[in-house]
Amino acid sequence: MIDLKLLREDPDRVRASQTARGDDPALVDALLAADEARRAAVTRADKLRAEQKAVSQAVRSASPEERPAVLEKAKALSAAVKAAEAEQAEAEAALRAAHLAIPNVVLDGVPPGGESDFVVLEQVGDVPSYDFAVRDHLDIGTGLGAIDVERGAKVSGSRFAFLTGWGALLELALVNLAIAQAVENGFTPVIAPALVRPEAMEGTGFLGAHAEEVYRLERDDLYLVGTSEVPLAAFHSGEVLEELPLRYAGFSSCFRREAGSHGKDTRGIIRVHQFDKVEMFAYVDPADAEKEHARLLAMEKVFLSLLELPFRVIDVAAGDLGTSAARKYDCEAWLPSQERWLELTSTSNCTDFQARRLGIRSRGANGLSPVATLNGTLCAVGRTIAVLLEVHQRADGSVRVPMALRPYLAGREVLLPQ
RNA sequence: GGAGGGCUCGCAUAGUGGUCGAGUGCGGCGGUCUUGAAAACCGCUAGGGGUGCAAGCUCCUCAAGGGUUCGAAUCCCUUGCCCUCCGCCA
Repeated sequence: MIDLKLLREDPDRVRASQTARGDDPALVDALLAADEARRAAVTRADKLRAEQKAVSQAVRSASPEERPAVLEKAKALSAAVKAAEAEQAEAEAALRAAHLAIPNVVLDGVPPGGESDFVVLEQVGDVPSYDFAVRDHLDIGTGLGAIDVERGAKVSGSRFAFLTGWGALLELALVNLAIAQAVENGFTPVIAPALVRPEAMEGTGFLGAHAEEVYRLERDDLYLVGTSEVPLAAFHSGEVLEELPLRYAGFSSCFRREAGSHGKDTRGIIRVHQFDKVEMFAYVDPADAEKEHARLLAMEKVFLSLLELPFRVIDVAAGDLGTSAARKYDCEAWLPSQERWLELTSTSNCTDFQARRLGIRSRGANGLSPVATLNGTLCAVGRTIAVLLEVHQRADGSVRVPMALRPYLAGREVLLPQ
């Protein structure tokens, strides 16, 4: 939720943000109107409540003769209060709806426009070339006995896969490497629940535009998380944080319905319904948010560099940001089989938007105020394995293990086909 | 799955229809005293909303939501969470 104070003081800034995102700036005026209507309703109801309280008190001290008259008046006021409160509730619900309709205000410098309007900030490493016909990760992975999509489909349906042998070991190695890096940098490792209650899902903003992406267990009214950002953000919901920053690295499975992506990335394990991920999450003072964002991005770059993967960093355009994000950087690694860049990690600065909704505050000079939250992928395991296999493949179908990963694979330097 | 018990101001508790947004203890903060510290003593110690330049005034919040009543922390209903016992599974 955006800051209503900012909205009142500088509605043009919010309108500009809407325009940059390709969203309707008229929603801003709808919100302003709803805000005013609510305040009017609150004032009316407050006045009546105050009067009612006074008359109710008077009932006690009234003499037997005046009592019936006072009681009469109290009853009338009681009814009036009830009506005013109903109006207030209505106005509050309308405000909430209008409030939720507006995504976070984008930061200065975010490129306006849609998915293709991103700006490339830098490229790390050269696009590799091969003196043999490259194979895609599924061919290589199948050859290594590392990936089994056929049985994945048999057991669970399309977009599911088994990681077997080296595939399973690679996952554990990647996760261990990521967690080790996170711990070294002061992040608290967390194993988070993958099932969460509606409030957690809602509070993190995933039931808005992303609602179709989310698995829901209707019988139990629980949701399967699409990223551990959800439990990590909800972790401190409703709390006053005495110490900032707080940094967590959550490891969990992630579930995505991939509704509307039929036919996209259907081969292999680039886009599946279930994968594991190590996700960074930080709670910081809003003044430090941009600095922290750079820090998370740096963590991602180090990790990809350790895997010896060439990648580029893009500044995602306003229209392609999530509801909660004010700015987002993606790291895209080179995918040799398709000769294109593929998003491997992503880090978002949600400023105080998410924290406001989740009620996460800290003590400042002028009382309590929402903190800033940021999230970033350290390692999305499935995709990372896919890219790793492709980039480090050799002509004979074997795969070179990057140096940093070897300690986590019992010193293994090369994975050989079976 | 069955049977009970609970949820109050950071923590522990008091409070069973009206001056209770709420007492006490602990903790925390500030002060007096002290060479310093401790002890003792004194004071302060929720959050949110409305209105106002401000001081202030005012409303809401005793797990959440509904209900009864002129009036609810207190009575009723629903939900959530926690705990105990039994059963079951690991």
